[in-house]
Amino acid sequence: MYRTHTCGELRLSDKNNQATLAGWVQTVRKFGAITFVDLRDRYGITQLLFGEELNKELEENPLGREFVLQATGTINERSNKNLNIPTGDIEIVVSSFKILNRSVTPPFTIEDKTDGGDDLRMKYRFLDLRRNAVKKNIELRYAVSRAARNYLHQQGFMDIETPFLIKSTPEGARDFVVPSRMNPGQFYALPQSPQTFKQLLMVSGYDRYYQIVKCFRDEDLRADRQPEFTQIDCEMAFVEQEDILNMFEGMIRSIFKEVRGIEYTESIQRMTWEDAMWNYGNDKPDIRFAMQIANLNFAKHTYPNQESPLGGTGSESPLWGVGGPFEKAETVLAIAIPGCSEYSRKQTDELTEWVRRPQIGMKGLVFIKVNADGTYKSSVDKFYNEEKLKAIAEAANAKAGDLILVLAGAEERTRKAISDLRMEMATRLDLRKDNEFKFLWVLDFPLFEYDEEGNRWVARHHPFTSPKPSQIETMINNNPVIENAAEYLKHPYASIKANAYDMVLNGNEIGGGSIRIFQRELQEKMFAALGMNKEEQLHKFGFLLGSFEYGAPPHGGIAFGFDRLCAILGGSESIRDFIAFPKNNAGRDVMLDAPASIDEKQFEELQIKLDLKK
RNA sequence: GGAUCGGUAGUUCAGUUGGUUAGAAUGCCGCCCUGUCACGGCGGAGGUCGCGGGUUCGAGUCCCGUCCGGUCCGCCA
Repeated sequence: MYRTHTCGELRLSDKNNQATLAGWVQTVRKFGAITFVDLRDRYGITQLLFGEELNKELEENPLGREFVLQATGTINERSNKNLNIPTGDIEIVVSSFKILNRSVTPPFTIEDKTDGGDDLRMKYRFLDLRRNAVKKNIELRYAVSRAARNYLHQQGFMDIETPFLIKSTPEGARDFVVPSRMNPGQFYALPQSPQTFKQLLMVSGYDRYYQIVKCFRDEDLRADRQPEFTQIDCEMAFVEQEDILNMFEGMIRSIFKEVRGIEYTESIQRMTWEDAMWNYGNDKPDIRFAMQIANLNFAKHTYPNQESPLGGTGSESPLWGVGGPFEKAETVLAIAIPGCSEYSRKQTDELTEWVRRPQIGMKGLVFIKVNADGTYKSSVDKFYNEEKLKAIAEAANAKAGDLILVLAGAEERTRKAISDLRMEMATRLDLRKDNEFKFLWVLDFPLFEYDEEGNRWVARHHPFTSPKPSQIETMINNNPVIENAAEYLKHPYASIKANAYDMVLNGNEIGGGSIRIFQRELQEKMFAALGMNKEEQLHKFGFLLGSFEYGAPPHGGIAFGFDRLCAILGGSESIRDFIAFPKNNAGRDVMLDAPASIDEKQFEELQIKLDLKK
């Protein structure tokens, strides 16, 4: 037997008993005749005391950091207690020990605040995982997984595995592909999600399915994006949107309660996609703070049902038709930053530089300071009198002491820029608190987006998403073909809304799903709208279309980004900290040094010859 | 595909306008120390300044290229 206890469990109540511990040497503190050793395992740290006798033995066989040590002795009450650790009242007075394995000096310190850089820690991830800070995240991940499984099991969901080696369907993201030796020249694709399989399971009658499952997308990475990532993937039959929203609000509440002890009792806000874009410039708004957008001017064709708070749009506006910096701008958006009217020239210049960065790409930034006495001071004083500035301030809902920031330009870019600026200012004003959680359902996404480059419709969510029931007729009765690309917004398809929903938490999309199409005719119409002819449809999705003819039930589902959910629960921006063995920015595993080339023999077996372009 | 920041001791970093032997902290090694827990004291070793080329009397420092890493835009149904 290697151990009788773990390094985290002994307490004063165990005093005078014998114990054998095994673990890693965290530190060695030598004092002439006696030596203290902190022994660490997954459960904690226990201090070992080596007396005079054993100390000689230690001098012949010195211990180093990360040696694997087994030690037996008596549990002793410490004369000097350490209040910082749970085992701090006791120590083991060692009577015998054995070095189970030695260690070379690790390249960085195995401490909460390590001296190792990111790259090095990734290369030696097996050591990094020993650190408490990382272990905590991995434990949190397991807790989230357990909480999700508990909830879904209680609700009657079945965990059913779906295959990883499937067929490539070049819609949406790029597939990772795997060559088949037994079928030379042919390739499997790794699933971007188990989408079609879970729908087939609904056809098969497994009316509540879930899986915590790896998905693969061969796209460029970010701090919150990995080429292989994990989803909590769910599907239900005989449900409407409302059923899904309720079921998975329940799951999220359950996870927050079990993992963080947070009772989230308030009802989860709902917002249409259009309102989100209109008020926040973004389809995943962070609603922990207000700072809503004032749409002073906007592209009327994009928001046909909206009106500027100033009345009129474009040249019709009483404000813009008079010359000045906004006269020719399609879109003019403003936000009021609370309490920042005292910003110095240096600070406003710095903000202007910020919006001019290529990532934001705006030409400039207009300021209007609403002074404490209610007067205005702006960077556009020579164009707009007090009355007009006041109108803008009222439209932006600004109070005395606020700083109004105005961006102008083309609709899409300006809206994205003001959204980025809103988030940036909130970060600077510390309005995005780690310990505050605001959930939001975003509903009624457009079913289609128009790809101007490819001159075709693409599915905004995915091609299996159903339109709002009231718009099925619109979809079936209209020809998707667009004669004049510039006029696509006038096409009936542009206004079709989907039965799709995203769950947003603090500005992050943590889950998304839809009610699916379950009739062959409508699914064929959808494929056709996306530019797929009958032959392609059968080749790529014949199995699904066929299944719909054998009694497919109405169904829908949702998938949560598991890694991201864990990161948010752990108060981190980066999902890498919550993945045991993550990839780097370039999709490489720096520990394995993968991907790598393969043996000539493997190429031969696959009957593949490399001929790299460039 | 693009932008941007970084690469100097095992590690994290500093390094002035281009100028003598490239520094600090920590880690490592040795000696001393019976109550430490960020132990302490004394001493020591440790560098192809990512790589290649250029400018210069002289390059860690300036220029060009390249490799590696971070962040972002495009992309991610």
